[in-house]
Amino acid sequence: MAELPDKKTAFIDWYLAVVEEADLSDKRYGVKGMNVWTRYGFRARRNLDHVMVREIEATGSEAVEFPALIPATEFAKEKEHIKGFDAQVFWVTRGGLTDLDVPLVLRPTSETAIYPIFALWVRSHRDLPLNVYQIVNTFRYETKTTRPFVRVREIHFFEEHTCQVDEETATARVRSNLAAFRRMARSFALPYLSVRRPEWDKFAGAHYTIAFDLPLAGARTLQLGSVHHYRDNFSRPYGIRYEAADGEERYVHQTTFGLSERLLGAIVGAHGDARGAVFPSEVAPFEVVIVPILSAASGEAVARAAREIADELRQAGRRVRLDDGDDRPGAKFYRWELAGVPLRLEVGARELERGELTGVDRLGRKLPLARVRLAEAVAGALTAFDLELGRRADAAFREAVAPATQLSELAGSERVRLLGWCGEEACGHAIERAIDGALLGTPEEPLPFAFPEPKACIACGRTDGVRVALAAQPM
RNA sequence: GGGACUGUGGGGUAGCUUGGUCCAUCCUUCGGGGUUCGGGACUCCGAGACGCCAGUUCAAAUCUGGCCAGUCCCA
Repeated sequence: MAELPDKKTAFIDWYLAVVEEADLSDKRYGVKGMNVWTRYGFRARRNLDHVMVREIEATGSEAVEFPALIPATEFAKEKEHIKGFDAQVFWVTRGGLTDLDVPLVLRPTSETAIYPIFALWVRSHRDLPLNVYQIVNTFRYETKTTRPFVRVREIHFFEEHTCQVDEETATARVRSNLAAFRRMARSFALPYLSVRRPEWDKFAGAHYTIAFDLPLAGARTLQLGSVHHYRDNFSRPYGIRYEAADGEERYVHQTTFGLSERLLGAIVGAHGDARGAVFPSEVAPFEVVIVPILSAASGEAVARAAREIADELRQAGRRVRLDDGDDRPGAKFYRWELAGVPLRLEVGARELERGELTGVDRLGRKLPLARVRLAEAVAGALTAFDLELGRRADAAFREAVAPATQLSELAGSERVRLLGWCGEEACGHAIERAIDGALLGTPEEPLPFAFPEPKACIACGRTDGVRVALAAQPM
């Protein structure tokens, strides 16, 4: 098997090779940006979804599912929203042989599908808060180059939509979402920046947008998801009103929280190395792979022991793959490292003799695991693996962000830049031109490391009203 | 939206300029047999491709046009 391209100098090539060779996605389907979920990739996706569902439901949100097609008339009700999405929607204009009177939009996101129904569901303050989410496919007509998981036309999308009694309560919901994402990100071992987007880059129709950005490869960042406060921007056109306790009719304030399969791309991109993917155990399609080391003399006993061990671990709830194929052990090691399995257990004559298995985690750390009470030892090894994976990702994260005080430092920057910004749009665009990227915005949550407080706007030099901002090249 | 380029077995490629020497090269992959098995085994046998449609021509992977798919640059 060929060597992978170098992650540092040829990140995209490396990423595509890992996705392909680890068999996470099959991109040979004949429509741009619409890829096939393979068996292996689907397992990872399901585990990812499981974490999202667990954390959002812990906050009281409930699952729903709305239709994929939206009447053009509903889609057009919120002016900013349609302006933002018009150029990237797929249209259904014909049914059978008949042109439709009202064309249908294939949802690029579901506000306009959900809100007419919210207007029916919400009548009293007793109906609030309304917190629901769905995990569905959404469609966007991407014209740029598509990449598996990262930029696709059919998106595996998690979206929470909520209605709150007022702006303040909606703000609290935003904070709750930020906390939920923090917990999810811990499961994925992903460090990130949570950033309030500048006015010109907020979600179409939002009052404000907070996005999660992951530094990847040089100055490039990947947006992992976003939380939006809509105020009553949508509830007014869609008529989502309630009667308050005092008898007055009021419009709800709304929030949304969106995530996607892009998280899978982020996990591959952030944790992967020269040998391939590295999955945190909660996302890993298989947490453990067992490789029997056979020989003419002990083959039978070893094969039996390997099967017993696999059964035992499965009964303990672990996702286990027993690789009893005909390849030699070395070939299996390479394949499962490429596939990102967190822990490999080697079982051979030596192990049976000692009553101790050879464990090697995906970070290359070797650890002996006693055969008795193996499930406990494996659980411990996986926990230690996740911690170390997180530590390494955190270290890379700190390395990826650096302050800048001169516009000239931004050109060709190999880091995400922390800088001073006066808040003026003109200065924001000057910064974007300088870094050939975007002003991500201002940190919404404290950054996890110390940095010198900027004294002046990097673009105009003004010293009053200066805030910290981040600039990068979003992928 | 504008421009440039590309399309050869499952993956990566040679061949294309100058049509014939190509029932298409090499690596990998896949199926079967045997010997193996503690970091990508060896060996024998076998399988698999010129994106699609039309045109030019005695002859097309190679030239022309359209379509489809993809890549890059610019807006």
